[in-house]
Amino acid sequence: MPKISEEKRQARRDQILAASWRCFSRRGIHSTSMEDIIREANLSSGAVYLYFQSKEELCLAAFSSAFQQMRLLLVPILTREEPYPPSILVREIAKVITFHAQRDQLNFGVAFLMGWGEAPFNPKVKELVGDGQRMYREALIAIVHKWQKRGDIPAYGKPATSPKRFSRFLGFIVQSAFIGEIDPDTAAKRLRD
Amino acid sequence: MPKISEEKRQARRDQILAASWRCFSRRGIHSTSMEDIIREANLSSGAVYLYFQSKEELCLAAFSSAFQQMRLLLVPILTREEPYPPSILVREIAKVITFHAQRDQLNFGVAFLMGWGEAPFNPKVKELVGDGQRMYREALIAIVHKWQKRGDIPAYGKPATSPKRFSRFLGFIVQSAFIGEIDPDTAAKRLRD
Amino acid sequence: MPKISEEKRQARRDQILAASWRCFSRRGIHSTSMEDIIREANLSSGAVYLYFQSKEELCLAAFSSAFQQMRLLLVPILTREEPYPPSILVREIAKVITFHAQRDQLNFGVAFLMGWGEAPFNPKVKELVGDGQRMYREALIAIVHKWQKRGDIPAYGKPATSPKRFSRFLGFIVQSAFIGEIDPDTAAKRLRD
Amino acid sequence: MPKISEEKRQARRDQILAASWRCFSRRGIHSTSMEDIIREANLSSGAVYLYFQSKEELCLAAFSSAFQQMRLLLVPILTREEPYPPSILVREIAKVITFHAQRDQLNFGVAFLMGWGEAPFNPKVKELVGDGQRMYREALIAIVHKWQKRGDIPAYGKPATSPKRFSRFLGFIVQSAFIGEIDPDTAAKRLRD
DNA sequence: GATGAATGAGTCTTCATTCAT
DNA sequence: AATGAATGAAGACTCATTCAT
Repeated sequence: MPKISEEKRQARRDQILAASWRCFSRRGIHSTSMEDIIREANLSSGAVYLYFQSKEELCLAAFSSAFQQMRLLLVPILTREEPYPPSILVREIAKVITFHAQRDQLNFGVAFLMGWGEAPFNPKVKELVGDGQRMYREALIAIVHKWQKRGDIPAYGKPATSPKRFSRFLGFIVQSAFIGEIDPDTAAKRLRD
Repeated sequence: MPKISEEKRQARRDQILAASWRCFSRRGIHSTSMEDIIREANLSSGAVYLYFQSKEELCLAAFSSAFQQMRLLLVPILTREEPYPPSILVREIAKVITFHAQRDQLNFGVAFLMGWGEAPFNPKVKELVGDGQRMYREALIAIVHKWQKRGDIPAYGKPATSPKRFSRFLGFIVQSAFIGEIDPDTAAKRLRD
Repeated sequence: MPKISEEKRQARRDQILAASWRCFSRRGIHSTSMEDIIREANLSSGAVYLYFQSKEELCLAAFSSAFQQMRLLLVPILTREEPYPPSILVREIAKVITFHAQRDQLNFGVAFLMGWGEAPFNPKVKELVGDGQRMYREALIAIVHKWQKRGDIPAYGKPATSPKRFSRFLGFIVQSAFIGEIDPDTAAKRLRD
Repeated sequence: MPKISEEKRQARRDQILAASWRCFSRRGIHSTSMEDIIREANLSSGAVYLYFQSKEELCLAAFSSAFQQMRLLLVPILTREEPYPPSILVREIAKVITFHAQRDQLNFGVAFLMGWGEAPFNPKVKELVGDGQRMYREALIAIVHKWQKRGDIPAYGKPATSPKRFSRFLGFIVQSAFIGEIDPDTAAKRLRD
C-alpha cells in the first residue's frame, strides 16, 4: 500500500465528513460518539485518526466543509453579472437551501442551527459561521445595488434593504430547519413573504 | 423526612435553574457537567437529584423556565389593549431581549440559539421552543391587525406583515446573540432597520 | 455518606498505593494499567480518580510513599545519638532493606530500580529519588564522623569513607533487587564485603 | 524478493538498533513507540518488522547490542596479560563508561538503569544484564589475583576486594547516569574515591 | 431532607502489528 | 524487499446517577 494519492486522501476525508454529517443530523454533534462516525464510515478507529487529529478537529472540518458546500451552491446564484430579479432570486436560494442541501443527509439549515449553538463557546466555529454569513451579506448588498441601478426596486428611500433581507434570511433558516423539509416554492413564498 | 413546603421547593428549583443557566451561558449545555451545576448552586449532588430526576429533565426545565421568563416580560408589551405604535414596539421588545434579558447571566438570545441547536434531536425542547415562537407570532399578528384598524400602517396591500416581521425578529436574535451585548436603541434601530 | 474523615481518606489513599505497589512489583509500572490497580484495590475506576488525579500523579505518590516508608525505617537507625558500630550498622540497614522492606509486596530494592529507570525521563521522580539518596548520604557522612571521633575507624588518612560506602550501598541495592530476597545476615555479609 | 546479503541485513538491523537507542535515551523504552523508532531510522513500519518480529524482540536486541558494545570496549582493558595497575584501570574503565559510551547517543549508564528497571519483569532482559555483570565481575576477580601476585595490592588480609569493587562500580553507574555526563578523570576520581 | 463518596458504562485516543500493492 | 494505510484491542479518564449514613 504505497503512498496514497492526494485525491484518494481527499476522498477518504470526504467519506468521513459525510458519515459525520449523517450522524450529526441524527443525534446532534454532542451525542455522536467517534464510534458512531467510525461505524457509519465503515472504517476503523485508527483510520479516522489518520485523517483527523481529534473529534474537535473533525467537527470543525465538518462545519467548514458544510459551509463550503453551501458557498459552492450559492455563489453562482449570488454573483451573476446580471442578478436574478428579486422574486426569482428568492426562489433560487430557497431551492438550494431546501433541495440540493439535503444530499448526504446534510441539511444546511440544521448545520447552521448547530453552528449557532456551538459558536458562543467555540471561537473557531464562530469564525467559520461568521465568515459564511459575511460572505452572504456582502453578496446581497451588491445585488441590491444592481437591482436599484436596474430599476427592479426603487433607488431612493431607505437605500439598502439588504440587512433586512439578510435578517429575514436567517429567520427563514431557523424556521425551515425547524419545520423540516419543505419544497422550494413554498419556501420561496415564505421567504418572499 | 418532613416534607418541605411547596414554596421552599420552588425556591430550591429556581436556585438550581439559575445556576444551570449561569453554567450553560459559560460553557454550553453539553460541556456543562452536573457537577458544574451542583457547585454553582452550592448544593450536593443528592440534593439536585431531589428536585430534578435527571440532567435531561433539568435541561428541559431550564429551557421551560427561560422561555417562561421571556414570556413574562414580553406579554405586557404584546397584549396592551392599545398596542405601542410600530417604532416604539420594536424598541420595547429590543429592550427586553437585550437588557432585562441578562439578569442572572441568562441571555435570551443565547438561550434561543441553544434551544434551536437542541430542538432537532429533542422533541420536548422542540415543543418548548415552538410554543414560545407561536405565542410571539400570534401576538404579533393581533397587533398588526390593531395597527391596521388604527391606521398606524396601511390596511390594504399585503395583508399581514407579521410573518415577515417575525422572521426578521428571529434573524435579529441570531445576530444579536452572535454579536454579543448591544444597547436597546442600537438593537431597535437594527430591528427597525 | 457525609464527608469522610481525614483518616479514612488517608486510609483509602494507602489502600490504593498498596494495591499499586503490588501491581508494580508484579508487572512493572508501565505494564500496569489503571484497571489492574483498580481491581487489585477492589474499587471502581471513579473511586481511584477521587484520590489521585491521574496515573502520573498516582505513580508519583507511590514512589513518594515508598521512599517515605523507607525513610521511616532508616532514620531511627541512622540518627542514633550513639551510632551503631560499623559492622552492626551494616546488618541493621540490610535488615530493613531485605526484611521489613517486603511488607505489602513493596520491595524497596525494586522500587529504587524502578525509580532509577524513570528518573532520567521524569524530573519529579528524579527529585524524589535524589532527595532520598541525599538524605541517606548525609546521614552516612555524619555517622562516619562520629565513628572517627569515637575511634571505631581511623581518623586520619582518607578522611571520609562515606561516598565509597554510599556507592557500595547503591550497588548492593542493585544486586539485592536483582538476586531477589536474601536474609539480612547474608546481605550484611555482602555489604560488609 | 531477492534475498539480501547477510551483511546488508546486519547493517539494517544496526541502523534500527541505533535509532532505537537514540529514542530510548530521549524518552525511555516505554514512552518510545514503534513509530518513533521507524521515523528515527528513516524506514517504513513494514521494513522494521522485516528485521525484528516485535517490539519486544527489538528491545531485547537493543539491550543485547548495547551490552555487547560495552563488552567490546571493556574486554581489551580487562583481559590484558599484564593488567593496568589499580589507579589506571579505574580511569580507563571510567573513560569507557563516560566517553566512548556516548557514541550514538547510547549512554551505557542509562542503558544499565533501563536494564535494571526491566529485568525484574522480563527474564530475558534479566539474563542479558546478568551475563554482562557476571562477565565484568569475573574479569575483576582475575585482575585482583594478578595484582596480588604482582604485589600491586597486599595478597593477605581480606582476600578478594573484587566484590566490593564491583558493588562500587554498580553504585558508580547509578550515580553517573543520575548526575549526567561527567569527564573521565572526575569519574575516575569518584570511583577510586 | 441532605450529603458526597462510590459506581461503572461509555468516551476519546493510541499504537503494535498486518497486508495489499 | 519495501511501503504505509488500515486495523482494533486496550488504555486513561469522565460523568450522570445512586445510596449508605
